[in-house]
Amino acid sequence: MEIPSKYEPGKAENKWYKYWMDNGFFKSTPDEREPYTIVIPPPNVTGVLHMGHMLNNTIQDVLIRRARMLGKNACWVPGTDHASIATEAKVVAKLKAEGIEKRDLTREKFLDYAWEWTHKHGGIILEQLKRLGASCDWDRTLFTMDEKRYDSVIKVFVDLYNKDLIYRGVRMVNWDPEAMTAVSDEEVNYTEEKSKLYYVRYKIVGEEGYVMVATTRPETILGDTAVCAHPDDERYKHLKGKMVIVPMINREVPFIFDSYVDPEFGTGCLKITPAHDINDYEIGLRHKLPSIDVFNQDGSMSSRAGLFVGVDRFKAKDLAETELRKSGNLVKVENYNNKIGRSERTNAVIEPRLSLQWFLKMKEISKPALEAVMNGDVHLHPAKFKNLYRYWMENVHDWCISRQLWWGHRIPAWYYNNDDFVVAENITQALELAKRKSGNPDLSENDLHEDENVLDTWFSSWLWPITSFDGINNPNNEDIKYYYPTNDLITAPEIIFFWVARMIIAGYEYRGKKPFENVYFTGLVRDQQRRKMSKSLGNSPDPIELIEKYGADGVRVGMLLCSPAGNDLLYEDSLPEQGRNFANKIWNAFRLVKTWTIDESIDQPVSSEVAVKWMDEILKKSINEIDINFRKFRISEALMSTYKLFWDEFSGWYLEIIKPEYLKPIDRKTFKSTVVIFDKLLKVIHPFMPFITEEIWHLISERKDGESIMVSRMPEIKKFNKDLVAAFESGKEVISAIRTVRKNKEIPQKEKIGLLILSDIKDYDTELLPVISKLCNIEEVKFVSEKQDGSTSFMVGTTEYFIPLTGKIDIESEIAKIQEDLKYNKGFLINVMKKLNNEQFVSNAPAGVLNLERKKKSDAESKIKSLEEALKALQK
RNA sequence: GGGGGUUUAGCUCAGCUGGUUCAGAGCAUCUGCCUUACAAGCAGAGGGUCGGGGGUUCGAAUCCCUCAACCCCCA
Repeated sequence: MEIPSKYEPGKAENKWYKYWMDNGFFKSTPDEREPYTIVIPPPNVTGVLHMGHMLNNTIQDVLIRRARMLGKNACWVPGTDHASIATEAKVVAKLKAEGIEKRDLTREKFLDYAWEWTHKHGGIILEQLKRLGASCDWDRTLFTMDEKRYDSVIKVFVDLYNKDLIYRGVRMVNWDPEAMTAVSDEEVNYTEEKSKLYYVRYKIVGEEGYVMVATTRPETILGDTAVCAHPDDERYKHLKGKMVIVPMINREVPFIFDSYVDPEFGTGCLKITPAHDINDYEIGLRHKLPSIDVFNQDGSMSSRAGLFVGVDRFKAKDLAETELRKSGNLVKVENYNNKIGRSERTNAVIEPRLSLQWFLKMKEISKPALEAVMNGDVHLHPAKFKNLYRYWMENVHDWCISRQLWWGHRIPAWYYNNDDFVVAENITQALELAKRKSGNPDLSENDLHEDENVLDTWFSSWLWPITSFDGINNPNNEDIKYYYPTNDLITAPEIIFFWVARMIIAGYEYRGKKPFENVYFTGLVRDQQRRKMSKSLGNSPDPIELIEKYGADGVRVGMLLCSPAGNDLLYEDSLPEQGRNFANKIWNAFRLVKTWTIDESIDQPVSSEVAVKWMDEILKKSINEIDINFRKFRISEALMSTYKLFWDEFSGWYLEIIKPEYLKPIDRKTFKSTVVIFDKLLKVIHPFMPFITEEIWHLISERKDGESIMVSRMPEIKKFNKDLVAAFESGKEVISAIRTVRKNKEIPQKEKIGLLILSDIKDYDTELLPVISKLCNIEEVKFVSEKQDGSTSFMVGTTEYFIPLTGKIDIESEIAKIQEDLKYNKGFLINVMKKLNNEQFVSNAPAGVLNLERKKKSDAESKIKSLEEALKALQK
């Protein structure tokens, strides 16, 4: 049967993924083996697969497949995140497009729509991950809002409340007027934007004249409750104790002094709007100022503003400008750039707003988590993130955990009377509590009103490693005892605080143990201009199309080759192309081996025997390197070792040595060894390229139904023979040198040549000679005791080699070549001598270094000697 | 404004606690080859005063200081 010369990934991928699923190879249940566990960073339920997921999940799959082949009980738990604000925003937008406004819906009706959306889109990413080869235990697929996860979150909230770690308080929060919810500091992006600086005058009460204030937000003037200057500012000292009149609404407010004010900025005089600026709010607290909230939840002007009521805040800004101009209180307007915060989700300009929110006290609860990373209980890779982590944890703020949304875990607090409330897992328990607390046994469920808010999404995902095994509801179940703590977490550095730190905190709080051993931070996938890949820029390739074009194996290799831990990956098509080429290389090596026929009557050639011996050693050496790289999470380097092992050592050297002449049979011994070696290579490659390795593994030997490379054992780590590897390396150099001679002298490979070695045969390691002879088509190797005329020469190490070349010697170029060599070696010797003549060096350098220098010296001297002799002979 | 990181071949990166032939890899480039496993290939080659300056040391890409550029985080 003819095997195509190009590997076709498509068919193999579908076939083997189905085979793995049908045989249940991805499944894991607790047993006596050592567990190896990864929980997936749950992608947004509404998302689609992007390049970041591809990178992240490739790494997870490589680790999980490798662990499985190392004999561990590997369990990769998949799942999705409800992503409350992102999903709610999408559902709202979708309904809007259908002419339905969220505010016209009941909470229940809205949630029906949201669930419908979730069921429709929820599985997309996970299905796409299958195309990549992800070996998740799909039977364990989770959702942050499925029943068990939901209950866990509620339980934890109640528990933390009862431990007095959760409280309710008024805070300045980042308000997203579009989503009508508070968002966390981390969800606000600040960028420099063009705006205007308005210079507005405020009339001073009881005297002639005005003070001038510079502001970027004239619409908030309506909420002003003071005007403020720096206490040392001479310009304003006379205003102590005075009142000023707020323009437009003519409210009298005090003129105050606070050292927060920067006298250099604007006029050195600041209007204070405690309800709408975090700094003003703090000044307000210090000076006991009232705060007037002039905005509604949707960013329109509230009735408290007294003017422009119901008008959107941006419109109100224009109206305020007109109004101020009309009254002559607007002195001038300057163009001005300032940092504007926008919501990561809706891109709406964030409004600092006072509101009643739920908070988690972070200071005490986060201590074990800080400790764990600092003392190395939890390893961050690369370790440079430790600093960042420490900085954040040492300055940790209370976590605002409430969101004014419907999609999410509803805060389990029930209000009664006016502002009294109880926190409980359900309404029945809440009622009991409320009766007790109020002393009113007649309270009924109808008197209770459940909190309208939901919890921040991260308040469910911070429990993920625990809830993945139902460890909150059922803290002593077999799964949690077996799989927790998990081993490795693969994620992006941008969520080190949102997620990673909080999981560690929750881990210690709820299991008394870290949630994972290692955290590996991948980089961001960027395009060639270093721009982050995003839908809006349209600079991201479609992962599924890539898989179709280059094969899943090719894409996986492409993603990994260029992404050392923590470094950004600059994507270009040449990456998966390189991966595809590698797959093709493997395919063709297989094709070669497959065509051979065995002839029982031939003995194994000595060259093949040597090659097999060497290949065994180089395999062991690479397996060692790969293991070390994996331990250090240097996955791209582990792949590179694998790549070179297969491409250079196996295909470039080994196969070339053992390859019989065209259509000639091979001896059984060599063939058998080759199949064994190939088998080992496939296993080493498998975690990186699961599909092609499975395909070839089944084609290269008879396999029973239900067998698979993915559940086979990785070749063991063994010591390798350094001497043999080194000897082979110098053999390669000889071969390379002979090839160069052939090329320079234009001697075709088919033409046999001779090789003379200036050495006593007793002093020469002859083991590699059969290999050299085969690859270089050498007719005869002879040992000689003096330099040869009519030959070209080269040196490898300290041994000189000659190739007789009747009539092909160009004396001039030979001389030039030797002179160049001589020059190099003499210069080198001078450098070495400089060191050795330096008394300080000789007395201070360690013995090893010294001996090395001495060896360098003698080697260089002997080389120079023989080069000089050769030169003399030629110049005769 | 505060903190952190990065700066090594055209590109992306290795280079551990300073010391193996005056710095390595992959990709890209250039030169030969369609040599019956593979042109998605083979055989070769070129390319870096390790961001600049200063210092410590017998010896620095590696340690210290300083300047510069870029990136990230926090305010």
